[in-house]
Formats: sequence, C-alpha cells, structure tokens
Amino acid sequence: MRTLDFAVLGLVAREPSTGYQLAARMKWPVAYYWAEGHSGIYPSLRRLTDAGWVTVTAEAGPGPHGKKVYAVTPAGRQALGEWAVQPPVDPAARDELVLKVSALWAARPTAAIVMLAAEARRWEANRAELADVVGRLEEAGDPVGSAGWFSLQTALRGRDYARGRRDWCRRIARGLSGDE
Amino acid sequence: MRTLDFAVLGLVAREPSTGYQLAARMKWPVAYYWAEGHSGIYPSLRRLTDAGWVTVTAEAGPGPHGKKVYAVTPAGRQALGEWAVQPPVDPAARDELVLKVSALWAARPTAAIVMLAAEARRWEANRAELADVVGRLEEAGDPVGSAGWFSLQTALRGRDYARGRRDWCRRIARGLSGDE
DNA sequence: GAATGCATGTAAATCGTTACATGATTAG
DNA sequence: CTAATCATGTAACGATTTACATGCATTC
Repeated sequence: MRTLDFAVLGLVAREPSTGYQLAARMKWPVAYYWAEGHSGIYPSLRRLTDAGWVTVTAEAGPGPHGKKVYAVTPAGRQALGEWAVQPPVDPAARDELVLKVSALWAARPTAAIVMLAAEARRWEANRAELADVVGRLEEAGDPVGSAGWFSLQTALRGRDYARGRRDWCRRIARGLSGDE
Repeated sequence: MRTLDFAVLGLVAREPSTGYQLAARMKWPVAYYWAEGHSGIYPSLRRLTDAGWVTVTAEAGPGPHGKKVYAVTPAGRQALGEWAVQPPVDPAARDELVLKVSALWAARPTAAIVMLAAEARRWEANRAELADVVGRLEEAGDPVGSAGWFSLQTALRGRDYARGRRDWCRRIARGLSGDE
C-alpha cells in the first residue's frame, strides 16, 4: 500500500464517494497537503477493494463504465487508524522557492524584488482562502477528536504556513529595497 | 534543464567543487529545502557541462575515474540569475504528517498523542539545528544581497518552518489531552 | 443542438530512488 | 594492513504525471 492509498481511504472513510468525487474533493481543500489527479485514484481504489478495505456498489450512471460508489469496511477504518499513528517518513525536500532565493545573489536586485512581491501576493491569496476555511470550520464547532476538528487543525496549519511564506517573501524584498 | 540542475549550478557558482563535494554540501544544510543523492548529481553535471554553464578540470585523484573539479562560466552565472527570478512552479503537495493528522479521528487518542509528541520532538531538534546555522550566519554579518545574506534568509525560513510544525504538533496533542 | 459536467479507465513518457559497481588515498 | 574517506559512474526499479480514450446526462 502506498501513501496515496491512505489518502484515498481517508476520504472514503469520511464519506462514501465515486472516484470522480474523490478527485474533486482532493482538488480543494485537501490539495494543499495532498494532491492527486484521477489517474492515480482509480488504481488506488482497485488496490483498496482487493484488500477488502472498501466496498464497491455499481450504479447506473454516465459514461461507458457506469458509476461506482465506494465505502469503507470496518477493516478499512481500522487500517486507517493504525496507519495514521505510525511515524511519518518525510521524503526528500524539494522547495523551489527557497532554492531560488538561495540563488538570488546572482540576479539583478530589481528583478528579485519583483519576483518576491509576486510570490508574496500568491501566498497572501492562499492564506486568505485557508483563513476562510478555518472560519467555516470554527463556526461548525465540531467536538475535539472528531473528523471535523482534525480538518480544522489541518486548515490552521495551512493558513499559518501560507502566512509564514508571505511574510518571509515580504521581509526579504524589504531587506533588498534597503528600507529595513 | 531540470530544477535539480539549477540546484547544482547554484552550489558550483558559490564555490568550485567536485561531484562528491556537491553531494556532501547538499546533505547539510541545503537538504532541508533541496535534497539530492550523488546519483542525480553526476548526470546533472554532465548536462551543465554540455550547455557550457560549467567547466570541468580533470585532476589526478582517487578511484577509477580520477577527480573532476567543476566551476561556473559567465554564461552559467547569468543563466542562474535569470532562472532565480522566474516565478517558481510549486509541484503537487505531499505532506504525510498533515495527511496523517487528517485521518487521526480514526485512531485511538492515546496512540495519536504518542505520535504527535514524537513528531514535536523531531521538529524541535530540527529547529534547534537550524537556529544554530542562523546564529553562525548572523555572526558572519554578510552584506545585504550577498550569497551569505541569502543563505541566512533560507536558514531563517527553515527555522521558522520547523518551529511552526513543532508548535502545531504540540497544540493538537494538548487539545486531545483535554487540557487546553 | 451544442457545450459543460459527470464518470471511468489505460498507456506512455518522465522522473526519482535505490542498488550495483569500482578503486585510489590517507590515517590509524 | 585495515578501515574510513574520497571519488565517479550506471542500471534497474518504482512512482508520478501527462496524454489518450470514451461516452452519458443535463442544461442552455
């Protein structure tokens, strides 16, 4: 089982869905911490079904293949909980923004400031979007330990991460401009 | 050219090195934002040489292949500067820790707290390490806009990122324990 | 009747990681 | 003389991404 299988399993366990719906749910707001296109999702669903962690219910639907609704089994839910408490292995870091900043000494300062300002705007937009999600989840007021409460925690982290990047870009741009 | 090629070019541009030395420099403290094993570096050096962005100087050395020192050319330095100010494309996010947290509702709370405490320790260690690097770079006092100053900026970001993750893990664990 | 959204799958190409492979130099 | 370090490369495997491929249902 790959990590992406547990990403899919986690979504199915929260709510039964079709592959298409899972792809849509992954686009937002899950995408900021785990993004997957549909071409990864369908083989994953196959593996989860073979393992007995999800069940399939074929329904009449659009397209040449019909429509299939997936749902967790008790074994799947247990496997998800056991996987979630295993220490995560974090893969090799690949942060292009930070890498670019480390090379900015070779660039024209004005061009560097333009790039950093654009990045700051991008991250501000991202921050605002996630702050919205946080607001809605806080209003929902799900109890501590529930699925909704954990969603709130992930959104909080996303918001703070985006804010951190925004501020970092701004600070470097200000430093380069000379008005510290 | 791949992003990794610019990672290699950036290091070579700061200081001429052998492939082996580049691999060592990437292990630390570059690794927290861009990690690469030696097996990616050698083909990369080949591409950079073919493009005329670095030069090779063969020297007598250990091993069946001798020793090769790489250095930037003016064209390579310019290409680095131009690449650095292009807006970065950030790839699909894959954050296993956040993904696990989003699935923690399916786990036993005590096991979840143990995992989160271990992660908090890991990030605290990482934070302390990078705080050290920040301290050393601050003492060096490189001028604004220099390579050293940009190194300081990347280290600052790494430190704050690690601190953010540590605090996040702690907060969730505290929330689950009930003593808010 | 045309466009958009729903829906599922496969194939090929690219990318990254791990394992394999070799051997000189230096310090203990 | 033995172990660690320096040093460079390739091959195989596994994962990921992009492109290909199809076609129903609904709305405008």
